[in-house]
Amino acid sequence: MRYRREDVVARALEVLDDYGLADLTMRRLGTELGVRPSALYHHFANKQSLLAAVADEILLRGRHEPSGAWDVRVTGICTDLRDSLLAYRDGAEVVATVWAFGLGATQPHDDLVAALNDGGLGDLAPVAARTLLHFVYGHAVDEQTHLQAAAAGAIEDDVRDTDDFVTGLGLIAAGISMAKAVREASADR
Amino acid sequence: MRYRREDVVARALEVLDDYGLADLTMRRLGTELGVRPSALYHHFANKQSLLAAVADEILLRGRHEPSGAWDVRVTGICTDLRDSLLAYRDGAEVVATVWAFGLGATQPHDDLVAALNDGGLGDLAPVAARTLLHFVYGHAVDEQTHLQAAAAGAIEDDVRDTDDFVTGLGLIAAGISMAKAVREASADR
DNA sequence: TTGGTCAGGTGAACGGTGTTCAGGTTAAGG
DNA sequence: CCTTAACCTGAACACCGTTCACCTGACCAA
Repeated sequence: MRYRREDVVARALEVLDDYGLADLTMRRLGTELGVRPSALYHHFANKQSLLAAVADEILLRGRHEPSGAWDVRVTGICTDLRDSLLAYRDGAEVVATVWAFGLGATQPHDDLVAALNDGGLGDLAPVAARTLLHFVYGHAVDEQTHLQAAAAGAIEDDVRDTDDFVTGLGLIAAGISMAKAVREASADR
Repeated sequence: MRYRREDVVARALEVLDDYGLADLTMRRLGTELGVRPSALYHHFANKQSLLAAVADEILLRGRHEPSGAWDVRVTGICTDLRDSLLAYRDGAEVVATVWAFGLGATQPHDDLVAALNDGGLGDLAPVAARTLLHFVYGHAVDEQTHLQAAAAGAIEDDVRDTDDFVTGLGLIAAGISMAKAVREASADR
């Protein structure tokens, strides 16, 4: 059995979801494919590249084309992103890391900047986009960490996190619309 | 030469600042102290505990007692926290990880919740505190990552990041004060 | 049909990692 | 002085990512 790049990514995603990021090792993935670890280096230069491809695949599978007014689009992108991250075990950690290292996972950022530009945020758009991303990634990583800690031990309320996400996102959204108002008031002058 | 727990933490902080988190290994730290790696396990149960102590030390060294009105206190805690994280190489990554895993670094969170409670945020205080922390940690990690990438290669503008931090923080602060206003309006009814 | 090409895979090694554990050593206190 | 407890050694264990010379089999042009 010979594999292509996309086959390896798909299998890596299964290993990630079944055993977690800590167990997504080149040896483990190789074993899962019935192949020596060194064979994986014919498809990816290193493990980071593999993870970058995994992150992009996670985002691709959960992607919804943004639509609607700019502000509902902004919150829509964020909630869809959160859903994508939570769809796979340790998905948030993987995507956040890849994005932080600048190796991929640029789609959410680009979508947010586009929506914010349509909203007339101007040069505030990049800052606002990154602020939103920091929140979504941070919250999702937290949620997934505690969710995994709860899997072995105490039972946590799972609904609380969704409420927290919505209100936290609302907080930032309110700040953005206020900044937009200030910006337009000074432009009228 | 025999060491105490705090000696090991202090030396670990030096190793971190001089060589980065990736090179802060039990063997490296042991060598630096003139001691076998196994000796470190008489002071810490595992590496995570060591890192937790390092994170707390970073926060302790940069700590300013919060004072003033609740809103200036909130932004003050955040900017002081950022300064603490940036004071040591990879400091943001270390503290953020320790906090995410719930192993320590709780001081900033506690201070923020206290300040927000004084501001009358009520049950919104915890959500707002975590939202602020996600931003500060995310931004600081980003900044430190790019700063280290710039150290080997292209020259980046360093002032940009501080401006970004201030405006991003202002965005969230605006959202919080708006939420407070809404909250008080509905309480008057 | 033949022969060459090359993506994909092998097997073994290299230098690292965190961690454990039985036993030795040293400083401090009654 | 002697005991006790804290500290440390030395060696091992089971992993990790990565490299490299070599093999193999499918495909395609002549």
